[in-house]
Amino acid sequence: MPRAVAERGDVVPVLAEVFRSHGFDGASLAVITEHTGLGKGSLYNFFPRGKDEMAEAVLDEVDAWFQTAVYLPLRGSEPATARLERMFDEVETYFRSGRRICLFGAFALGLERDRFADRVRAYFTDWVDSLAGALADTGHGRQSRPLAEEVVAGIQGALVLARALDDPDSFTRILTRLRRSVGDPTTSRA
Amino acid sequence: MPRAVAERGDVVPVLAEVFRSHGFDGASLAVITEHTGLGKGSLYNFFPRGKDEMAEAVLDEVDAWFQTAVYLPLRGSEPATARLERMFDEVETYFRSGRRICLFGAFALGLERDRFADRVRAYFTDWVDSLAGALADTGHGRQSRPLAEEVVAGIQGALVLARALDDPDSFTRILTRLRRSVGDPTTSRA
DNA sequence: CAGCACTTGTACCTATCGGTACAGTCTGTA
DNA sequence: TACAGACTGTACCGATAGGTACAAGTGCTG
Repeated sequence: MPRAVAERGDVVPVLAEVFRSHGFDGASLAVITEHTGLGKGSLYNFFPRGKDEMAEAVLDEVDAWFQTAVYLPLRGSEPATARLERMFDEVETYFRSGRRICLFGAFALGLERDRFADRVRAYFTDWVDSLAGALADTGHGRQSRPLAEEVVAGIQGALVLARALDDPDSFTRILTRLRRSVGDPTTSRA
Repeated sequence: MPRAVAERGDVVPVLAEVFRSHGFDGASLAVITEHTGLGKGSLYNFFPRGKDEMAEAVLDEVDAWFQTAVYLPLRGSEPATARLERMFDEVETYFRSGRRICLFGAFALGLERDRFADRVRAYFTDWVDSLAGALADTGHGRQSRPLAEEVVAGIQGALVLARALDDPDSFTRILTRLRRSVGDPTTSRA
């Protein structure tokens, strides 16, 4: 049997796109085989526990990306306003200006939530926590945490709306407004 | 065969809860039969086109509810601020303070979007449109439409977050902030 | 009470699901 | 070059999916 070029690490991003476009249930092994070019043999060699393990690997990779590209910088030592700007920039790029879905968000709404509840919760708590810290540094005081919740929810909702309306621009518009809402603490009502 | 008590109209709300708790794919006919008490014979008698028709009936009913309880009042003749308050009240009640999912939002993120794209888009455009109108009446001017988008997205995102964190209170907190953000046009930056 | 349209449970269909078994094949190491 | 272990395609498994067919039953109308 000819050996496939891919390693396990190379497969995970492909799996991510498959889960994004087909959902967890919709991503049958046939579909996964087709998109990855790997047969069941290879897939179960890389992911012995099957689809669950594939999804876990995908979520772990996405989470790791957000940790390094978003959460860690949010807690960094740069000026707080720059950290916030950076978060919005990274988020806008990652979600392809609204053309790409957040797997954690999708899993939260679907019944996959039960299966991956810990990972889903961790992803969002980390986001809210790190963002709240940066907001506190810009002087939002007691409003930092609720404002962080509002912003994270706003981003997730913007993804829902952009996809529902099939209008990626609405994602960008909403993100622009969210940027401004964290910019000036004096407009953050108590 | 004993005749079941239910009529088609009585089944739709049950179907809605089944789709909410199991998703569209996850709601197998076995599950539907179990929750509705109706066998395949009855189900296909009421919904000849099967699951697709069931989902359409559910979406239509939810949409109709929002039309009468939310969108129509938003366009009404009451004072604009009262109309906005009413929207938030109805939304908070309908979504059980974050314990209940928005089927349209869930369908938008899942691949059910493709199948029900028209209904999903209509639901959100109606919401944004009617809300933008009310916001214009409270003096938000050119910011009415983008603000309406932000609010609708905020509500949807709040549902995602509440479910992800398994914390319905976060939904209520975010809604409270959104209420305030539409209250005072002077804080709506241009 | 006869007839009829509407309901309903059951049996059955094919397709596909996730997963397993395993015999082959390749490649790094000695 | 020989062996070990990682890799891969294929055949196969039981379970279940959505959907169809239909006979049996029900209650309204005349």
